[in-house]
Amino acid sequence: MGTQTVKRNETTRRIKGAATEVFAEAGFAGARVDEIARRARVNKAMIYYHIGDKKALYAEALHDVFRDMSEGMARNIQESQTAEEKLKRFIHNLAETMDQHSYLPAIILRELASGGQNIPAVVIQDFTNILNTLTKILEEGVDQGLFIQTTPFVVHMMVVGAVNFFKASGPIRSRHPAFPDTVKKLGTKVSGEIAAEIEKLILKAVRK
Amino acid sequence: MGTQTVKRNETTRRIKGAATEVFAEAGFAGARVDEIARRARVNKAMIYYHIGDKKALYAEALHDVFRDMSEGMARNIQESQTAEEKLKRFIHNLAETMDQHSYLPAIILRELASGGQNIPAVVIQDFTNILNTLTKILEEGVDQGLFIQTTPFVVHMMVVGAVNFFKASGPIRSRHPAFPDTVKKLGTKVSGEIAAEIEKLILKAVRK
Amino acid sequence: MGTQTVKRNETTRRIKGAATEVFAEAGFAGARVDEIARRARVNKAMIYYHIGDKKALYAEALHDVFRDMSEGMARNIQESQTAEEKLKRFIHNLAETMDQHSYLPAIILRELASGGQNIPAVVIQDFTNILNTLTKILEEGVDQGLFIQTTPFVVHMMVVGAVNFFKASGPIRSRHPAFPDTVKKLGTKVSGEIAAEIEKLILKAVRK
Amino acid sequence: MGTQTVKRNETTRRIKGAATEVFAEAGFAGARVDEIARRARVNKAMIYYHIGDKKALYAEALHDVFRDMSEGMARNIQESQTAEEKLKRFIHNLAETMDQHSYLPAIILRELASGGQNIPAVVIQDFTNILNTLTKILEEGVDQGLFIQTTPFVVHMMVVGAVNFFKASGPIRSRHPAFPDTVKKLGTKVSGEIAAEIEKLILKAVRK
DNA sequence: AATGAATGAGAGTTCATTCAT
DNA sequence: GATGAATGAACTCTCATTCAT
Repeated sequence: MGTQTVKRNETTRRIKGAATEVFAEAGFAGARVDEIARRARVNKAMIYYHIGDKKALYAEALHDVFRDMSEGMARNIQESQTAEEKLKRFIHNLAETMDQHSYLPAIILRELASGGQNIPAVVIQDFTNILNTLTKILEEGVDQGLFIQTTPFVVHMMVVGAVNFFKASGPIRSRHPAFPDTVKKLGTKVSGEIAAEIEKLILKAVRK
Repeated sequence: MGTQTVKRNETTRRIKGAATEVFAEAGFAGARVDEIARRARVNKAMIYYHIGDKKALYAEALHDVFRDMSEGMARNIQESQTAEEKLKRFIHNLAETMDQHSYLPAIILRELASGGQNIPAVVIQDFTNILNTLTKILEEGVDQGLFIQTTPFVVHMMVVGAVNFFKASGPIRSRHPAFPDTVKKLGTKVSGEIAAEIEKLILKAVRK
Repeated sequence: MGTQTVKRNETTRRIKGAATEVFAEAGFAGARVDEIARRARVNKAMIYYHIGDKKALYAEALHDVFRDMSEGMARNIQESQTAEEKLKRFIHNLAETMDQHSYLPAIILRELASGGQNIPAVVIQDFTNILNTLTKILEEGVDQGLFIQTTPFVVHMMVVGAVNFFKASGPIRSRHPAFPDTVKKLGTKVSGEIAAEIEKLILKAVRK
Repeated sequence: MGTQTVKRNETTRRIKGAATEVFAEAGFAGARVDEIARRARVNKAMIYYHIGDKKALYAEALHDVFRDMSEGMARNIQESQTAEEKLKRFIHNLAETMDQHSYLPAIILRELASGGQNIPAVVIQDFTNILNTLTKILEEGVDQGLFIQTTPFVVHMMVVGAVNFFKASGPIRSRHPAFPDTVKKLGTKVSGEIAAEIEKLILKAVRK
């Protein structure tokens, strides 16, 4: 039975992994169940046996991914003391997450674009958790006399928007000659220099 | 013959309008040619007769949309003098464009998500034009001793990312109870207060 | 437009005809939409275009068939005077209908077997109409002092059961050597001698 | 080893029982092997191990059922003396069998409807045995000067048709409001009053 | 230009059957 | 004997595209 369970876990893991990839590349409607099965090296019927139909598969894959993200984020922030330090951590953690799971920006963008029609409630929770984390940091900063008064949600949009747009625009930037060299030189990694620049700008914007 | 041409124009206009709507709502793969024909009140075969296949239709619709956008942007910026004034204009113009053509954010997000596979080169040009506009404003500001040194592309991502994320997240925010009231009160319009907040933050970030 | 309509009618007619055949042979679950399309010499998608899904197709086919049956029955009975004459007509008309539409017994048997799960209400009406017709004949006979008191529904089951069982058992009888020659000689036609025998027995049973 | 055999018997018995149920409800094509396994509380692969594929399972189930039926019938008839008494026994025995094994009418109807494609030869034998039993009774009656000359097969169809139609139509009658109350009051049991009515009519029909 | 009908290539899903343990 | 997992061939239904009129 132990073996069975291992096998099952291994199979569902492969399925969800492949699903995440394909959904990120093609979106829900564009994704093909055949393609997911192919990449998971699994018979297509196994997807229905282990998980369910395409919608259920999408929900499962999203949930896995965003749970990881919000949990990692929360864990990371707690380690620092000052609001400024926390804000920096927030930005860098976000950037690193997106570099490590490079399919995430595409999924996020697509879900926003479709008005979140396919997002399970549980994933929305993950989003608001992240938003709340940032909001608290900013309020803390205000209380400590370090930050100016802002609309936290707008700051959130700036940070998250910048990171995701940067990541998601990578392929276009590198493929199209129309983009200037200064842009091309930036590469596709967001953690590191880009995150540092975002950090610099955001901190300058909110600091008293 | 004049009548014919008028009729033709009217028909293609209706088709492209409907296509823009449907593509914005459902994405390329999710859009149905039948649905586009229905909304355009046109026989499905007419789409193929006047415009071509689904891909061609998508390209046409995108082109119309982004040409308008970049033209409007360019026209607007030139009117102001100082770099700071121009930067404000840039932000507000972008916000207004997105409010007026509310399908744009969804399309932009989706195209980014798919690595711009369907974007015609001409549209990429429109994008880089906008980027260049902002870059020049920022350089101008530096030259005039008003702005600090920044990576213009990152500033661009912050502005464009914030505006588009704000707009695109509207439906999710208003639908889901998980979002706090302070967020819900922001509404779905980006021009006006939201744009003012973005302007405030961006200017504070880049100002010397 | 006249031509279009003719074409449409012709196509839907062929589809329903083929559907009736295939459903009669294989039942709802056993019928294949591909097979129906093949026999109707029609592209499979046309079935969905003109009529709808498999269930809708089944309902349509059944309705066509049973409406014809009950209408023909009612029309035929009215022409005769005495209860005895009407009862004879009833039996013979039933027999002839089943000979002319030889797929009917199979469909009736199958629907009974499945508890009428797929029968549209409208078809049930057709059934009760026929039952009422027979009931009235028997009551009339009692009133006129010609028939004994009976349970009309049981008489109905005997007549309808006999005719349908005879017809439906035709293929088995002629295929299997185990049936005695006296049975094989009866053939597969129910109108004619078989109906006459049923008539003889039923009349002897109910006559005073 | 004895235990093994008992276990085996128990398992195959459960499988066949479940199969009979499911085939009666849904027919061959509509029946799901998964469902049969579920109802038999048995792993699906066990069905293949113990019995064979779906067709073999169907044949086995049918055979069990009809062997019981024909054996019980034969046993019962022999006990009586006069042709009239035997004919009564025949009818009542048939009715009781159908009440006790209420899945039988559905199976019989379906097999007739499909032209007996799945009936094993051995089951056909059972059928003809029953038919021969009735035929002999009727001939005996003629020889003894009690019955008129009839076509025994037609009498057979009347009896068997009436009983099976009555039983099989039970669910439809009780479910649909279109049936008159006099019909609804008859209930779903065929042995007892309904059988008595059939007996009365058949005897009146064949008696000299 | 316009229309309704037609086509064919998939897409998602189900299911009988088999395998490995 | 028994189990959960796996397989592959259908099957229903959809959709972009084209045809005939």
